[in-house]
Amino acid sequence: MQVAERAGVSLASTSRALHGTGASRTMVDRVRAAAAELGYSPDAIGRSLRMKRTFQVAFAVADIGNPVYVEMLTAIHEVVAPHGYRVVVMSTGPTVGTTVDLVRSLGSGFVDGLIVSPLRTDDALVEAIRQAPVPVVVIGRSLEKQGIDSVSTDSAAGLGQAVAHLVEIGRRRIGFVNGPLDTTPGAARQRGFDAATSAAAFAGDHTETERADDFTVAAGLAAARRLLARDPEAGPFDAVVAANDLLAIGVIRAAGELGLSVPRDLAVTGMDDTEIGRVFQPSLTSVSLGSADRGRAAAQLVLDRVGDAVEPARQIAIGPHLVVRESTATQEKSAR
Amino acid sequence: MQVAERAGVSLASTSRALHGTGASRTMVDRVRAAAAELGYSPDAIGRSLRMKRTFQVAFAVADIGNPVYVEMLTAIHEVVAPHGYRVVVMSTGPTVGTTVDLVRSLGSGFVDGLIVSPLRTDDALVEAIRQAPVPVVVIGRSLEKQGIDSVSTDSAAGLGQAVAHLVEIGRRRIGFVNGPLDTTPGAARQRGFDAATSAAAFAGDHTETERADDFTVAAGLAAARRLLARDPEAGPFDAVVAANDLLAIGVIRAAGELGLSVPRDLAVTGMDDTEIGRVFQPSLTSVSLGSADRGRAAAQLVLDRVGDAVEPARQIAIGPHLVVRESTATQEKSAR
DNA sequence: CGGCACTCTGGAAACGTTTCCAGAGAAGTT
DNA sequence: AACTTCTCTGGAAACGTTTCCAGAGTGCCG
Repeated sequence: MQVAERAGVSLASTSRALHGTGASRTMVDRVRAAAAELGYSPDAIGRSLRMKRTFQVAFAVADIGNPVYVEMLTAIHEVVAPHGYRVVVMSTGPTVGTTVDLVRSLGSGFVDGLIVSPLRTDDALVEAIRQAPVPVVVIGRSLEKQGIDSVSTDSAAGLGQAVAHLVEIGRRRIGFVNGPLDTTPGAARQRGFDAATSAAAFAGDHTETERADDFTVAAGLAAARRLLARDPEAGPFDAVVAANDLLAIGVIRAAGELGLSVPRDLAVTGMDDTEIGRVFQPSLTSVSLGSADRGRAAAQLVLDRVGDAVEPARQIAIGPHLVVRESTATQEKSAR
Repeated sequence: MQVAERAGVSLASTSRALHGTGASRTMVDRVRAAAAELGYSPDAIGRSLRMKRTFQVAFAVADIGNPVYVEMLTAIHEVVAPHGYRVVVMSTGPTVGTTVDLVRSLGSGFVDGLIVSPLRTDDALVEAIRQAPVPVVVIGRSLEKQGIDSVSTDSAAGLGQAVAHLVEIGRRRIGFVNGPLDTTPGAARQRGFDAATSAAAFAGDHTETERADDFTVAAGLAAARRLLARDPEAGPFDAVVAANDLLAIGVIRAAGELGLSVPRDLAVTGMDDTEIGRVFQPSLTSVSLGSADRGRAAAQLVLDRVGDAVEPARQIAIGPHLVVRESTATQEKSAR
């Protein structure tokens, strides 16, 4: 700031002039001129120290390469940037332990809030989040009882929609390729599949689940090979529900290897409604979980919190909805 | 820090003890114990103010949704995180003007360095970067003459590799779907295509270029429709080079609409070697520009600079290399 | 014309670190 | 035993801002 004393006024006045609060016209003009002349812009660190605000929020996920998280990141950035906030990208690491470390590190106050989407959650993490010195919003499962702000989606219900759709187009022998069961999404989607296929209204003949090692195309391919090789007595599978668009693509590739046509011989559904699924051939029927919407909602929640602490923890639920595309088209049309 | 005076020692000693520099064992133990008891972790802002280091680097691109940039981001994070650095994601905005603003905003010192990959560059931007108060590394074209650290790749040569490959597998009528010419990559790739197809060694019959509005699948689809509709007298195109994997996917979709089989009727190459191209059906022959490598190199460059200013500007070039996959396979094998 | 309210300005403190400096004590050397 | 060297500690300054507080000047009202 000493530089801006070129205007011949005090630091206090300089600060006021640059913020336009309680300074005279002439003062403002003078300081602005001096600042422009020197190409001065106020130091973010000094400002943060004084204001106890970093104007930064962190977004932490296990794998930033996953398109779902990229969509969230984009949405978060869009929401907070106009408020002068920056986004810091962090990695939760693979285990829940490193996630806890991350939350604890918030104590050093390098961000004003955190949006985190943990693959796995345990009591220690919940406790750490509750103790956190800055607002934390969890994207994933609802943590209402724990008193933590969260943005969730009913992916179990979403899976139900996929199953219902397949039944509706006449598929009866439905396989399920899920990811690891010890993850939050894996567990929820298994619940959804089991519920949908054991419901009284379920009109399918046969169902079976195969578990992929993670939520990638390669794992989906391997799992689908195993699943399709099983070939139940009731007859070959005529549909596969995948827990994820990437897994679904793996399934389609496995079908190709066996000479099966999608969707004629095998209808396939994904989940997350990602760009990659939209442009794939055949384009993927997928359950949208509103990734961008969830990102936006979480960002808004964090912003509200740093503004001032509204008392009760808030929950926002984004409804899943099915988007039908070529991979479950009833008559094979332009789907090559 | 006053909290850690619970140990009954001075601030100075506390700081030393926590950093393990020049403090006695007993002092260290005592302070560590007190710190652990209070769950204290040093304030990042105070520390930054004093040390004139934020331990943050920014990564700025036009569109963080682009898989290439995601790969770079991941690589950058991997390199800098072990050094205690955080990554701030920023948007350059669509125009070169907003990019200049971004670079200027570095004056407020919220970050120790910037990695930027601008779609377009002009003199004002070069000048702003040269004046920047913190190290800036440009990913894109080489800025050696301008005295700016940069990580580049010879995408023109990469395009040449794609053309050479197509000629080698016997394709003679080659179309080119490029993105906007006023972007750095668009211009370079056009140069590459023109050079490759006008070279004495070029054995093709006919070439033609169609320009997409941007580097997306939708734009590639539209451009490919136009291109393939042109159908030169020499005979229909038997290969298309796309400036980008996303454009290439658009081309394949357009081919599908016309009932053309890829690669039998039409061989297609992309560029960037993205995940989406790898898992697509048919998997995409693509020129890798080493996105992750470029990210890593840029991160290392920035880290070196903040360490201490090595004098001359440095240039790192990552060689392009072709990865052949199904979309140009000579005999249609397992390609579905 | 005196007092009061109001607007504007400058001084100073505070935010939480790190590091320079000096001093105290211990240990080693002649 | 005296001096030097070394290790360790505490005081204090500095980083750059914002904001509280008090004071100065001006205008308005009685």
